[in-house]
Amino acid sequence: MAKAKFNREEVIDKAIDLFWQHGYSASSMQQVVQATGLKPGSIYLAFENKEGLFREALERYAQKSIARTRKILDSAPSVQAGICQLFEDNIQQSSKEDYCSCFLVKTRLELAAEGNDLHNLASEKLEMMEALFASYLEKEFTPEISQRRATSIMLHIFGIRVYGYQKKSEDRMRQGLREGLPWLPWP
Amino acid sequence: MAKAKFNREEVIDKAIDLFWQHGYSASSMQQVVQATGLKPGSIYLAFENKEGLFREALERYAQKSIARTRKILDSAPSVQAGICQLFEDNIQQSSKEDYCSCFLVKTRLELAAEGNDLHNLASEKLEMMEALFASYLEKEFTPEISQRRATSIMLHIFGIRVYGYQKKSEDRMRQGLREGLPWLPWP
DNA sequence: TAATATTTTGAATGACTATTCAAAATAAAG
DNA sequence: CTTTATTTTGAATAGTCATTCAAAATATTA
Repeated sequence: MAKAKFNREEVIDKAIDLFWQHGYSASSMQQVVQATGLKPGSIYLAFENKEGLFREALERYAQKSIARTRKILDSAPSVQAGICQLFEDNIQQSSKEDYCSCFLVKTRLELAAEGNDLHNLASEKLEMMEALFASYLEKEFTPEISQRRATSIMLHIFGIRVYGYQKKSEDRMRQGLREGLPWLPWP
Repeated sequence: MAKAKFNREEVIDKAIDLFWQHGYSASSMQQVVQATGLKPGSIYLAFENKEGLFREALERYAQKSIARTRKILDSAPSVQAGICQLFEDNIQQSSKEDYCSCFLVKTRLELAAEGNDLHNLASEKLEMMEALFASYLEKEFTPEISQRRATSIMLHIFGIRVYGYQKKSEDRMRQGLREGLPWLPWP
């Protein structure tokens, strides 16, 4: 009954859904088996273990996130306008019923024990995001201002990722962002 | 060999340490038994179950947090100066080797599934913190500005609680806070 | 087609999970 | 001291966990 090798990306996408929502510890390989339709042996042959699958899920999520950020920043009328759009997008996400913050942020907090590889991977990707913002801002500002504002953006993104669980908080968040990021061209 | 009833607050403090560091799912009752020296039966008689113990731990953490915030805001030369002091304090915490963010924030993110009681409790306490900041700010600003700035403060606190895992980021965070909260009297 | 290399199967393993409860120990009340 | 109410004990329960592996099925190569 065995079939051709399964579609790796599809399986990783299912793993993203599961791990993102429930976190590492609260997700079981049994749930992975259910979600993917694969048997344990296949999963372990392909990903070695739970940590291996989680790593690939996290990496794929990060890669998609960064690609999407670049796309929005590149297609916006200005870097600043693109950043506004990213924030508005984050706010929209948070108003969904099944909001689950950001996979990278959740992993950074959940697996924060000393030297945990997955925590380190999440942190590395988050630092890449900040560097990305800084490099875009350097088109418009000095390196010093760009760095400072990139950090400020990250603080606000993290803020939204936690604040966003509050119900009916969209307008509050928009006001808070205007207050903290007055140099952006809010609508 | 049975002794007098154990010291409830001491036990809850041990539970705070454990749950705060590892989260709900990654903490086992076996670890609670080890950390407290109590036997399972005693714990279950006193707290009903893991969730009950976690709830009391979270409540005690929140109560201490709010009390500490009030104390700093009350004893500072001004509300604004007190807020600066709170941020500097958060930054100092984040530079410790065993930093674990904020128990309320971690719980809000970990247990975010629909209608989870512990998630709701954490959220409720975090919203109380924002209300607390707003009420203090109303001594100095209009209600509208106070609300907006209280939200901005919460966004920055959440930001620090996530950003703080980055090594050697203290000065970056200070710069980011200055950028986003220019109305505070930074040193 | 035959031989070899991959991949899937899925029950089994042993460790760990939260929780229970009757018995024993202690404290409190009479 | 005696009786009653609390509290502690700690082994036991039933379930779930991540992981393994020999056998079967399929794909690939010769």
